[in-house]
Amino acid sequence: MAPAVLWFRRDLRLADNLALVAAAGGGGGDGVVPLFVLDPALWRPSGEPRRAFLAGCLAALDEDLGGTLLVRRGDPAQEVAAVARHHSAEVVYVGADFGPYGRRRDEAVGTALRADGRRLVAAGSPYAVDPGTLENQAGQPFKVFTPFSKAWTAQGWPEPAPRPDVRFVRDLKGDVIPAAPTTTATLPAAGEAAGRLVLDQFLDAKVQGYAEQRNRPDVPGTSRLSVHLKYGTVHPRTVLARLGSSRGESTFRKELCWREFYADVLWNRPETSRRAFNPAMAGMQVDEGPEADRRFEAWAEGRTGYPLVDAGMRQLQAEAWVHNRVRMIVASFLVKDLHVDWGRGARLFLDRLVDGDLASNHHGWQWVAGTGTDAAPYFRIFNPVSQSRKFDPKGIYLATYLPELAGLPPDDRHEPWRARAKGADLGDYPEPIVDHATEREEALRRYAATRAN
DNA sequence: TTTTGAGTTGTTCGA
DNA sequence: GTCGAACAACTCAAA
Repeated sequence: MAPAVLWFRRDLRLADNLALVAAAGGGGGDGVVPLFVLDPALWRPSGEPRRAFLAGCLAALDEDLGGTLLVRRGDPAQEVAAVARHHSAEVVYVGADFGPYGRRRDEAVGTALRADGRRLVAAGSPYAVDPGTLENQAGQPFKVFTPFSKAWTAQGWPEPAPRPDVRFVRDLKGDVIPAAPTTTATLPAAGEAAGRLVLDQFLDAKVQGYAEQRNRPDVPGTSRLSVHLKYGTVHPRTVLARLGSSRGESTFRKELCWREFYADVLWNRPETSRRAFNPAMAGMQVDEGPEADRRFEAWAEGRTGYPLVDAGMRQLQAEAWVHNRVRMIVASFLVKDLHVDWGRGARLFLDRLVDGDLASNHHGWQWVAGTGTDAAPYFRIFNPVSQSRKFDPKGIYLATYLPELAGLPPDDRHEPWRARAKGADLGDYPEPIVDHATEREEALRRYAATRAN
């Protein structure tokens, strides 16, 4: 008998891993060959935080596998086929990938394997309910979150799968596990054990207050699980099995459902990673050219003169992560105050975030921009000052990321231009690059013009 | 087929 | 300071 190959992608764990369970059952009696392929199409000179986290996950996985993880660098179709051929493995097991690139890649790998008389078998996915599974009574994909969430809950999901007892084998020489690229951001600990710890801490200390605390960037009230869900060091099934029915737990379950909703939307409409989900909104007037570029740069560097926006963008640089509410606020500012196309902001987020996920990121941006599913009403425009006062009342988050403002009395941090007018020294902290009230009116005008067409 | 109810996350204004 | 209404109309989902 021949061993089975288990090709890891974004499921870098051994617990609750359906592809591993399937590999153990199919040929795994003769061992499982754990493989990871460094795909040059994904391992590019950008997205340093994500690559650094991935490198950490691979090192941790290799350790959990007793040093047997086989890493190969190259085209997945060639590398996977070569490894399967070497081991005479009939089947290569994977967790399904539902992203636009992953679909094409897996198609090519499956073709290469079949040409060799072998098969690519998908078992499980990064989701509790696979994208493309749920449809409304008309047989169509859902376009609105709430009906989707009802169907999602009704569909249910299996209990977490126990880790099977298999022998991992490796006799091929591979490439070394890549070193983490240098990044100035302080990143979370990588790997399955780190993910389990984050989940334990969330359930022990934070989930009961989650419904209220999750909106507060000044307190650690969110789960911090996004990066682990992205790389599969924690599976949502594992999380869902541990959630009860309290208010905080129900609120968090809904957030997990949003992740699955957006994955489903992207599966059904893969072109929406580049284009508006709602074509009627694609014609919105956006600013381009040197002045728009300067404003985009100021936004990206955290130098807009609006403290909550700048604090968010500097948190992005410092930690490769931003609190969810602040993500909405900085996104709203770029799209509605600076009138820049949502795609530019979405791409920058994906490049800089350690938890950057195409479906959640781009559809979150589309929601803010009003081009997506359940689009925000056009008149819903975040006021960066009132959001700051409401969700960071003592200016603690502002002071953490904006040292120029840390010396101000807490209340003055929300509107530093007032403190400066009174003579306070803010160093080189900029004046607001635009006037929010003016740009809000401009955004409303553009939405009205789009609707009229 | 037609109808009905509903739709993540907000802001402003005026009483 | 607090509260409710207005902001517009459209699409989706389901009965």
